[in-house]
Amino acid sequence: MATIKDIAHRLGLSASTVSRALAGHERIPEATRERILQLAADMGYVPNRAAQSLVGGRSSGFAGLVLTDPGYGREDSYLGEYISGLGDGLAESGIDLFLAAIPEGQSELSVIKNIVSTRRADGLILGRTSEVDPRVNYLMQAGFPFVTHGRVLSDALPYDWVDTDGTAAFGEAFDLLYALGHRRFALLTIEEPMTFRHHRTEGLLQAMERCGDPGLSLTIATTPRYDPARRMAVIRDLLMAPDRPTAVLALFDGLALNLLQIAESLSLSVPGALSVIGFDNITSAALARPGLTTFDSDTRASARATGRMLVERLRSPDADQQNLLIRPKLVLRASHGPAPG
Amino acid sequence: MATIKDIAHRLGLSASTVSRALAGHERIPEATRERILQLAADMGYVPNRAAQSLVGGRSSGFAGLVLTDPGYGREDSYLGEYISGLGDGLAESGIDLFLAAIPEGQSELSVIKNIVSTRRADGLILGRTSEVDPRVNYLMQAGFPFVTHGRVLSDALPYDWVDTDGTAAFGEAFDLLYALGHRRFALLTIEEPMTFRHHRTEGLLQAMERCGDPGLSLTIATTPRYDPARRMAVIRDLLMAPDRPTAVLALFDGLALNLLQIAESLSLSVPGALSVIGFDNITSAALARPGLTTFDSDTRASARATGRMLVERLRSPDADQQNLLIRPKLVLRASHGPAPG
DNA sequence: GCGGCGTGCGCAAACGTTTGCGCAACAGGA
DNA sequence: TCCTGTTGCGCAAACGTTTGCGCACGCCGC
Repeated sequence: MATIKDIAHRLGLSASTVSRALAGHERIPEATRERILQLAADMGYVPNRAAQSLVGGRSSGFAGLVLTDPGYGREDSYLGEYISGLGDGLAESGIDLFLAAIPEGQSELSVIKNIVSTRRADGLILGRTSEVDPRVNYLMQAGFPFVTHGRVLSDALPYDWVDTDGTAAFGEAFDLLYALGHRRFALLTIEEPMTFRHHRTEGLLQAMERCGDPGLSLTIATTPRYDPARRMAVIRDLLMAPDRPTAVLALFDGLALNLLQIAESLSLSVPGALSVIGFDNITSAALARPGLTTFDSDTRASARATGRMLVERLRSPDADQQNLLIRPKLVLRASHGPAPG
Repeated sequence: MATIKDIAHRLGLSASTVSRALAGHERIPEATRERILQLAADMGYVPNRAAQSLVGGRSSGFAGLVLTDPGYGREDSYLGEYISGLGDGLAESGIDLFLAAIPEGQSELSVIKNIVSTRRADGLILGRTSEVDPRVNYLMQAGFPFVTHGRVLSDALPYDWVDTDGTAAFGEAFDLLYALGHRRFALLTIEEPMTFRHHRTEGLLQAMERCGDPGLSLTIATTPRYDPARRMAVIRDLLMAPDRPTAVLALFDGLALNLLQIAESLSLSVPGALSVIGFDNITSAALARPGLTTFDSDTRASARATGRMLVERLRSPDADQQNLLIRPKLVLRASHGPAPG
């Protein structure tokens, strides 16, 4: 492997000059710079990251992604797509992606702290943001570059994020179902205070308020996270209630699919007796019977955007925050229809 | 961050001694070693990888995974599970996973060569092995540590791999279907010479030969990779042939699902007129109608094993090769049944 | 002719670790 | 007493890069 010294030697210069030329410093005349760049390219010079990293604790050349809980993305293609997208977004700038798993008995935050203090990565990507996220707080206070996919609730925090517009989506879903005659609504949601839960819920509530129809009703069914049996029980209760809703918005496709399953077991026709709309458009949504109407948030594209955003942040640490709110597209399938009766 | 020097200073020793003690060298008395280890733990010492990496080109602390073609794992949860599993297997030993995407216009092999020469990773993990795999040849000749998930065809090459036993599985599938009265078989396969194709095919052929029934027939339908339309056409031709098979083994679930879809469009009842068995047990397999009978290869577990195997290889570079052949479990669902007639 | 300034570049230290070489002290054998 | 070996440890170089400091030279203005 060619080093800076090799280049310097071949050109009769010193390593310092070569280093400065490559870094685009001033006080190096353009002509010299040209020669150096040319030779560097010819010799296939690629800087030794370890050395760079050693000198200033800078530039490991890695962006880090901490793999959260084991179950995350396991059921569908989410994680795979997300990672591919991130890889794309970063690769364009020669940054590699590094994944940290959480060892037994450690917390995600401790893993993050470790990465920050050892500088194993130049920047981090955070997924699954919750309304109040200690990771975001820590990283901001540490002044460590990061981008989140999803937001925290407080708009006051200036950091970079990419998110999908769940508010708009759930508003759109409501409007669609309302126009189809539905009046008794349910929201199938989760216990955890994830920010996306907040925004999607808000979207639905706001749309209902905008609508102003006094005949509207809304049931909120909250399912636990780690207990599939209880989750199913909650859904069953919802569907067997006397004032059963005719339209259900599920916080994400996994829930919607569960609901479809139970509806079938109860011989509840979808969309005849019940309309269901999900969110995410996971692979299985298309395969379900009936095909699930849902929102496509194009995981891959937003992951790519996230990667690129981090690249820009690393390039200019003091630039203003960047935020990108992606409007998901409604995918009309067969799980929604006119209200019964 | 505490450094070796800090420890040395506090103990009135030199950095050399501390380094040797931590590395478990001989000629450092046990008592001294104890003291050093103790203090290192107290101070929360963690070695600076960049420095380690710099000195000998050794130990970047990363295992590399090259993300192959963009479509890989996109349709299902495979990549996500695989990565989670790998992360687990590696995290136990404090090794992080580094993902390299393939930049536009570069080949996977060139990316690998780059990693090897820059030592960005200590070892590599290879997926999607083909019968003759240039990556394996290159890495063996370069003497670079790696583990493959899947094998190459030649048994003569001493390297570490984890694989699922497709031969046994397809034999088992045949036996099951034969016992159900099926005689006209088809194998739905792909053009690419992946090693798993070879083994699964062999499994079927061997089982047929073992069986020895002269009334057996086998059609092999080969589908192209990048052309969904032609893939569908091939499957359609298979199902519309006059001597249509009554039992189809699909090389993997994706193909089986395609087949299910076409069977439905042809009003061919599954499993009434046609039995189908897949391989992999992707999430969608359970959701398909009818539920797809398939083999579960526990991606996550084999990925974890792969990670651990690489860890051991890195620890003892000269140990004998390790190979692990995992027997996938048959998941009985509703896509198979007695032969018609 | 001199002071001052800008330009182009090199010297050397520093980052944290590993490792070959070697030194001092001591033990054991003859 | 001297020689030889062993034990316990330190010195210093090396890995490749960045960067503060400063030197030498030429030019300009006075």
